[in-house]
Amino acid sequence: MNLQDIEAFVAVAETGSVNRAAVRLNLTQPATTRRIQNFEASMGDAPLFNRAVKPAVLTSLGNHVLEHCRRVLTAVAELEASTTKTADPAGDLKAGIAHGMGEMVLTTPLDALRRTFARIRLQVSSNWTSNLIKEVRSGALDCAVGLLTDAHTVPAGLTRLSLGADQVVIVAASKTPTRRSGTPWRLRDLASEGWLLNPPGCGCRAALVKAFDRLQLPLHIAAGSAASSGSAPGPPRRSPGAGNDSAHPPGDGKRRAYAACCGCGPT
DNA sequence: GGGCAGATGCGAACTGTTTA
DNA sequence: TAAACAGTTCGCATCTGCCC
Repeated sequence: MNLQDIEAFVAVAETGSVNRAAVRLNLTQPATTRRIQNFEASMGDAPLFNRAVKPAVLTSLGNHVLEHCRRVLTAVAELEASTTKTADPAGDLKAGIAHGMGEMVLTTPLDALRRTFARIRLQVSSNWTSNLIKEVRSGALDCAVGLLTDAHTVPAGLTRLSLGADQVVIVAASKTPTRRSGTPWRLRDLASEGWLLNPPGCGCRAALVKAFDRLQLPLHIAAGSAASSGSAPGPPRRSPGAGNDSAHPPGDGKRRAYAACCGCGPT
């Protein structure tokens, strides 16, 4: 019996899946399976999981052992903390960055983090914010920097820290009448426009719909931009034709508005 | 019957021990 | 001290069996 086997057992029990446990442990599924097998063998081949069902579930003995294992891991963590209390944080830090935030996060803040905590090994990946939240929840990531709108929810158990606010820029065709200098645009002014939005599920889209609903204004959707692979919406097209959907080809004289969004992902 | 999660076979890499 | 060997752990590829 060793600590790694115990960690694997607890990970499988807590995630309910060997695959998810493997992600949390930074191992492959076969390696995780073998750790569980080793652990069961060290317990005298005691059946800790009922494998007759899929996914496997803990047996009553497994539940009993799980409580002991958690106490063991807690004790080990306390022991480690007692010896490293005065030292800088060290080890692997798996961080996720929302699509579109790379330039903002991967330069100065990350350099500062590396300089401040030299013993931390950073592993950075990029994804949609909603997927990042899932990965943090599953343990695949330690933390993530994302774009959250009012339409996003952060699951219980996760800590949310606001780093700042960003503006969603609405781009309209040049033929849209201009406002007098200094007079701000209001959503009411754009209610008659046709909107080009990311597909349903996009956080910015949901927030816009919510804002229109609040004002009891109609939202005319001219077209939704094509999503990338999967259900996650892609960022706004930056091709020369961006903002021009097939329903209203360039130069047709019809006014249109465009809500830009990059990185928030499905809610 | 297909999809998916878990189990297994096999080889590679790493680590610890033994011996010259 | 260095080479040889054994044991351990891992990942890739593939198989098995459950669930929908």
